[in-house]
Amino acid sequence: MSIDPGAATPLWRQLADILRAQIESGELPAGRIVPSENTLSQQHGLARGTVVKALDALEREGLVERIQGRGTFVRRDGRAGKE
Amino acid sequence: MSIDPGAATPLWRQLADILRAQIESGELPAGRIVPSENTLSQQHGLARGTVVKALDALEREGLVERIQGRGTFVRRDGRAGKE
DNA sequence: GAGAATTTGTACGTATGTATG
DNA sequence: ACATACATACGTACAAATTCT
Repeated sequence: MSIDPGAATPLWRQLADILRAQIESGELPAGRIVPSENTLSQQHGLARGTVVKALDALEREGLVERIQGRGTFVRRDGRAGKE
Repeated sequence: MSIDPGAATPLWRQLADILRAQIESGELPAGRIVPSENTLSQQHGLARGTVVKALDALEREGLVERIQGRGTFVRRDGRAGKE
């Protein structure tokens, strides 16, 4: 799975989808994760702002939790927030 | 009500709070509204990105609806989305 | 405790694309 | 064709919180 700049889907959503898939598949286990924003931006060739937007989306979905100074973590059941 | 750059509250949240208050007070009636992103950014002395973040927050709260090419509108009951 | 390094948070500015009127 | 308005994406800078040395 990788980013396709030519696709109709926005880049930030493509990244969010990739990370969501990795979480749901267990590749990114509950507890902690998601390489830092800088790492993600380098790995996928995206601006940091774009990475942030993807992570914000995942946080709103309740999949991850972002903590300033620490990092971004996968929530334990993958849906702790709501719904 | 105006923006205070020195406050602890982020600028985008201050703007969102101002707009929310205007909506709930009826100053911004249901139907249509919110001066354009450009207008808001000039009126409050904020970057457009900051205005967008405020409007995104209000949209997530279900207070407004943003339509590309048209504008940002106040939702009818002020809480149509969720909860 | 001091200081550096890391990581997320906020804010700015700019450019281009897409949709509407 | 043109103007307006939101959408996406880039790059930069500094602040704030945490962790490590």
